[in-house]
Amino acid sequence: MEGSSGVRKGAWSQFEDDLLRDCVNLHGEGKWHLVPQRAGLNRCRKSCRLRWLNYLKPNIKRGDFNEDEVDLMIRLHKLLGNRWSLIAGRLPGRTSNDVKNYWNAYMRRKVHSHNKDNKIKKQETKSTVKPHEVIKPIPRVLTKTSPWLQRKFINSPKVGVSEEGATSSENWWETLLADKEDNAVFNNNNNTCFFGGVHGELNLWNEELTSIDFDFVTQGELGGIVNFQNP
DNA sequence: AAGGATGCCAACCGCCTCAAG
DNA sequence: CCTTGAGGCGGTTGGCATCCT
Repeated sequence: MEGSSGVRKGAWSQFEDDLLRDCVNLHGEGKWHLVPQRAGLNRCRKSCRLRWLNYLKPNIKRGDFNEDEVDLMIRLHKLLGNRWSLIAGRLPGRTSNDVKNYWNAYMRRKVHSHNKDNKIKKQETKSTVKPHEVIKPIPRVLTKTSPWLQRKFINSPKVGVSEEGATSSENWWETLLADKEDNAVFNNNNNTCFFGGVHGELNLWNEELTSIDFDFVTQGELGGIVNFQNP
């Protein structure tokens, strides 16, 4: 099976897997454009990268998602939307493809069962169903004097541990979404939202965002305006 | 038992971002 | 600044397995 450009497509053979694994073990991840040549594979760079990330990479977890993983996935999806790579990043051993596939299957099942339920409910009473609300990261502008920027965590790249030590990297997910609704103040006029802290300071999704890897934040997910690097 | 329907998963495609020249 | 190419992402598809009628 070959594409128009002469590169092989379709399912990977055991032999190809071995070649790719050896190549990555030898040269490391990255430089995917060199991988087909190095490994002696008649595959495009993207295909090699995908095969490695989704299948060959060590520590990839196979099999069903457990209850905790599903719960976390649902919470993260509510927070992030279809940002599969970000969600997968918080599910050790799971790939974005896994998460995406699982979610699609999960949603199909949900819709299916929902339709079933609806048929039954319709016979009983008229029900109003709220569509699933996805909370997406919202761009915001922070001034230099913003209290949020004054906080200590600005200088620490890993912010799983807050000043008060209330949120650790181990249990950050336990509080995910726990109090956002309570403290959220949305401003629909300029697409900003803030979250009030205990002492009245701007806590800006304290539990959630400070728990999510900061490279996520600095990559512009919150507007790309905030620079967390030291000058 | 047969064949159509459905589910699942690996892989592909097209687009976007970013850095280098 | 513009162009180009690599890396990365999310959406979609194809094919195999399983289930259902």
